[in-house]
Amino acid sequence: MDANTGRPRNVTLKDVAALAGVSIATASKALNNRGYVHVQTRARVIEAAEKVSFTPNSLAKGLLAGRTGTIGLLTNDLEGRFSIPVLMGAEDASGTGKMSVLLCDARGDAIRESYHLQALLARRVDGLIVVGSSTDPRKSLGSKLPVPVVYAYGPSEDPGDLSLVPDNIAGGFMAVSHLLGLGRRTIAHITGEKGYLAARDRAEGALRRLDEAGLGVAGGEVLYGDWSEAWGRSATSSLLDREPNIDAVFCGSDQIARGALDAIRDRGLLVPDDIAVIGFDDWEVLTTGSRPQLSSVNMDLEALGRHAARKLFAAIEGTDSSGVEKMPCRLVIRGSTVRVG
Amino acid sequence: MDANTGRPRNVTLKDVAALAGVSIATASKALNNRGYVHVQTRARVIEAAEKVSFTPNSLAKGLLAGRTGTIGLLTNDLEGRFSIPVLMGAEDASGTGKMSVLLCDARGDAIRESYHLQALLARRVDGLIVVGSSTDPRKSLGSKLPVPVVYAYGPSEDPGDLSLVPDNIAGGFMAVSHLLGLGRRTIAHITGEKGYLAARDRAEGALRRLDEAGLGVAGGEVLYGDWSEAWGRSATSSLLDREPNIDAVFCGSDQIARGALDAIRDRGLLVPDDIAVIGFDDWEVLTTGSRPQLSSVNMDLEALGRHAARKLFAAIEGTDSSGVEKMPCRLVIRGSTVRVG
DNA sequence: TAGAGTTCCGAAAAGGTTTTCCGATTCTTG
DNA sequence: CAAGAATCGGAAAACCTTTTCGGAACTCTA
Repeated sequence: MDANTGRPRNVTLKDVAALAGVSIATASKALNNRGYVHVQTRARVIEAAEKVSFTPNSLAKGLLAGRTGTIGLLTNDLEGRFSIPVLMGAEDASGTGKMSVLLCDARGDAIRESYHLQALLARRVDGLIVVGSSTDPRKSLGSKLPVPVVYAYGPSEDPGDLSLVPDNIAGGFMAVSHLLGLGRRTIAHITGEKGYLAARDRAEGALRRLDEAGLGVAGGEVLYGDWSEAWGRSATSSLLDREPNIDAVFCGSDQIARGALDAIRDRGLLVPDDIAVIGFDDWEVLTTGSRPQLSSVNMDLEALGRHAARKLFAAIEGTDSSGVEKMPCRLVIRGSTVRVG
Repeated sequence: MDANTGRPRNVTLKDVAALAGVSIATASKALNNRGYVHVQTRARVIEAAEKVSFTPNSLAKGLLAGRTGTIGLLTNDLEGRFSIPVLMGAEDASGTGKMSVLLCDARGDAIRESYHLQALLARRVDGLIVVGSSTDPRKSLGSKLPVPVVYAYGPSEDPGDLSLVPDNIAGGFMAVSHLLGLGRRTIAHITGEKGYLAARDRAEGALRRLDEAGLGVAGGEVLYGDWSEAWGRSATSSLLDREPNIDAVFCGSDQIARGALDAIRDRGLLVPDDIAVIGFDDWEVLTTGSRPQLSSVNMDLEALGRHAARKLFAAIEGTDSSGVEKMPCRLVIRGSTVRVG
């Protein structure tokens, strides 16, 4: 018990050793099953350790081993849409409590990012995962860092770094494949800002699949706008004015898809009977609340996070890789493309 | 450069000292502005440190100082709805890079939580913030921990702990006040599961305010259900069947409110002209996408997080407090209660 | 019984930093 | 010029753990 704070003092190996009547070295060996230590002595030490609930100081261990069992997660993704699944995946990949994660949000500010980076390196993290806020390539942290880095979601500009990104092209391809499989032939694509690589990639995949089917995109072109429900509504509405025979809409995000559903409903048309709608992101709060529930493309960020963590651990062990790896998306089918019940 | 990994070795104070031609002690003093060291010597040391981009090893520092500059954030809140704002607030309160946060998600599993707790204590965090997934009280981590703990969002069962929770009663009160201020008199309340304290508290605040105005809740009772859009739709729909003269609906969550907006729209009624709707949570993706945009009560979790961090830092410094502190909510007015130009 | 082999335990170093203490130099003053 | 004060730099301890190395005690064999 510490006199100043009234809180119990952290117990050290020395305390355990004293209680068990052995030296510090013996206590350490007893607890770690290392070297020769008499079975009775070991039992005595373990009992003593449990009695005072000894927890070895990771700092000291890390200092000695040159490994801290800590990784840094550096993100720019304010609301945590992307970082949290990645964090979860990383935690899964290592086993609970084995590896700890220091989470820093740079909030899109380079200065703040470099401060955080500094702090993480000072804490001697074993490695870093950098999560982007979009799939557009970002500046590399550089190759002269003392620890390995994996870029997740948003890739690094430097091909010498290892980046894991969702395969948006395949995602768009997959969404349109699904619609074609349902017999739809007049398929429009409404998506977000053209400045986003994610938007362009999803469109590319969609167009490629349409092309394979000998079709063009309904409405004559991909409709770029912003990532909002309002855009989804207005784009869908004016699209239906121009092309009343549309039978499917692939939306670049679930928000846009929600807007599309609303606009279609306003016309008195039925989803999916008259028009099938599919979104992108599979953001649960949006997809399961709508009428009907929204089919969507899930980027499986948790799997991406797991993979990122595994790659990072491998790099920490010495076998690092580089280049951009595209991770597959997953189709989640709900009532907006296939009538249920 | 480390021969094994090809990555630069971490540079230590010894390297700096050698480069500057001084002892380790002098180098330390020079860099920390401590003790007597000649101005030229200091300059030489600083130059050397910059040249090799020296970063002091936080582990060593922490080991010595008994302070790591790290806090643990222990959460059960899967999607990070609540933890992320709290994390941001905590980061704000300490200044970027000064304090680092170890984030652990126990996913509602007590075993996992205790593992994480163990790991955090082993890493010698200076303090802990525990974020609940609901405002229902949770088991205390106990008072015999070697570090201070602050409970955020979900309070501890033990009044000896310090808990910071959003003031849901005041939030409900505030929402109804707003509606009354708009001249509405027939106000219904549709909310989530009665098992949630948050739902009961918001209802209590609403009823209290109605009572002050000499009114009862429209429909005769608070409508408990679940936190979904579907419930919002069905509850609103049947409510309008029974009580067609409703002029406002206070919803216990933004999802429920979205459902209410849809149901009202389906009837051909106008929001806010015929019926005003206000939600709770101010979840941006839901409030700004709707037609019209949704007024809501914001729990200001970032402020709560800042406050939690400040309280934690105070406790670390030795002045800890206890009890449950209720943090005020904030009204965010949008088009669903007040028609905008 | 001597020697060899086993089994057990402890002293000490290492990891990187800060801080205290002390010796050494320079400067001031009588 | 000598004594004292002021200024500077370095040695060493401390934080806590793991690991290596060597010493001590014991058992077994010849």
